[in-house]
Amino acid sequence: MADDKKLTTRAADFSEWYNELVLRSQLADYSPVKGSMVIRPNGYGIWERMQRALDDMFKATGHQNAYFPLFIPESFLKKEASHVEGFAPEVAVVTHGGGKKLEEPLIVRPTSETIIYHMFAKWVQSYRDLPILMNQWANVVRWEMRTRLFLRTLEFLWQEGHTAHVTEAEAEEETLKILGIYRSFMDDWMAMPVVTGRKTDSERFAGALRTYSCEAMMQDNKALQAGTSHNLGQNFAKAFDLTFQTESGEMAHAWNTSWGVSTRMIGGLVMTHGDDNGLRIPPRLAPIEIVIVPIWKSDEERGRMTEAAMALKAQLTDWTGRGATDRLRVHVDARDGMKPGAKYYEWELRGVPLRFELGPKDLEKTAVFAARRDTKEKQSLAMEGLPATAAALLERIQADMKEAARARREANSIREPISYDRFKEVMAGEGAFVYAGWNADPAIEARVKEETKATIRCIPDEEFRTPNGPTTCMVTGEPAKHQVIWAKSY
RNA sequence: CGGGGCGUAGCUUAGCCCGGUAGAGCGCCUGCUUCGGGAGCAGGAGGUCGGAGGUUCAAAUCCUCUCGCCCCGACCA
Repeated sequence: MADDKKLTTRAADFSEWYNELVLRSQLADYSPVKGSMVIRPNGYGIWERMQRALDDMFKATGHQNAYFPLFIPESFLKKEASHVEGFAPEVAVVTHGGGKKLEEPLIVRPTSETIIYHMFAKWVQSYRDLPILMNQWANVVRWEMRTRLFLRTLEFLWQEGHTAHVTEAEAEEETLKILGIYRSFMDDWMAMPVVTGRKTDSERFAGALRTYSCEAMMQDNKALQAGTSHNLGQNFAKAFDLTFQTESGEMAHAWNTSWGVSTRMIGGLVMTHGDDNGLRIPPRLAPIEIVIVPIWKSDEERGRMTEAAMALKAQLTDWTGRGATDRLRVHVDARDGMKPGAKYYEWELRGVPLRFELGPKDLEKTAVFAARRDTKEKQSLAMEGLPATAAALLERIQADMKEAARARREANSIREPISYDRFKEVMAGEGAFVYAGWNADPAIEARVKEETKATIRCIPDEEFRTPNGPTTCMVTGEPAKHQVIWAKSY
């Protein structure tokens, strides 16, 4: 109900809560084309901060940005067998242009491996041309049947990294390095702790040797795959003749990796941190970190308080304690005709991490009244040294949000031995991340999916595994080959 | 593509069964009074009732067709 003052609660209907929150906090809106969406400034502002943080990390590890075109010859997709199979059903095809039927249809990229490795093949002759470490920020199109705002839309924004290496070991190292970058971004910027691990064959990217992913737990205990990193082996190099001459003079195929994160992460942010009052944005990703609400009664007071609020904003934004380019991001809400309380609710809905209320009483005390979005805690803060106090508080909020999310995930994870019967009950009910043994048989994986809708999210990396974990397969009782995480997922 | 809902003002909708001048709440505009947790009063703007056809003196309402959207399942970041 768009004009009810309260959101549908998470407990009442998680899915409805999510939709209302996204629409009402103005992160996004439905577009006239079914399954596609408009990302509004509130949402795009978060994406821009995500981009900046990730882009810095890619650059710091030697990657360069480039841009490859949206249209790809249809024949390219068909060159790598498993890749076609994986993507064919969801590819949009352009058959006409300039009023004429095209000789060869063009596909709208669902991902750019084919065009990129085609071009790499043109650019690489020698081992001296390697590695190539490239990234692009782009939109891609996948014709999904079932769509959700941010989580699955026909078109979405992402970055896709593509690299080419001399050796398999180097490609594997790159794949894992990026997985680590994704993980630290999600942990430290999104305050969304993730489990990293390797995908099973059935969940592997079409055309990859190995796929690794970051898996986050949403508040309905379902998993969200938030980022993937693939070791492509020589599959694409062989399909696109990406060869080079080695130091010893022989010809060899390059080893490739590809990796991506998308605007889907914004959906993850919502479902990790949102509450029944709206969004909660971790400070490092918040386009606005602090909103100042001046409070007045008379017109005279209004002028005085607005002026004081602007002065306070200047005090905060002039501060260079976080570095000259990383200023506090502050907004003053001086709108007239709206009561302070109404403003509080609105900024809470929009997820701004910190609110400063500034009225005559505060001014007398040379203080502001501060309210945290995450915990709702309130306290008076002295103007003296306020920028540093605020910055410290924001860091505290960031850390607390991450820890709260991590604690919630662990509280909803099952690491004790579990019977398959009990597992079915859990998946039919509240859901969980279930750490269990698996005999590595794809048929068992398929059967569990069929019977419970849960899938193996990943074979978790060492540090996430349950120590002295299960040694037998949850379903068959046979010796386990892997410890895996089962969960329902988005 | 199957199943289920729904299209009436920017949003949420009443009216439809039983045809007879299209209503409300919220939002928006103007003014006054308000303003430390979702303001009050007064005035005002805004609708070819998703579209096409039909029945009828008369259609939001009945009939036929059509388009679109949302939700639930099979595929996926």
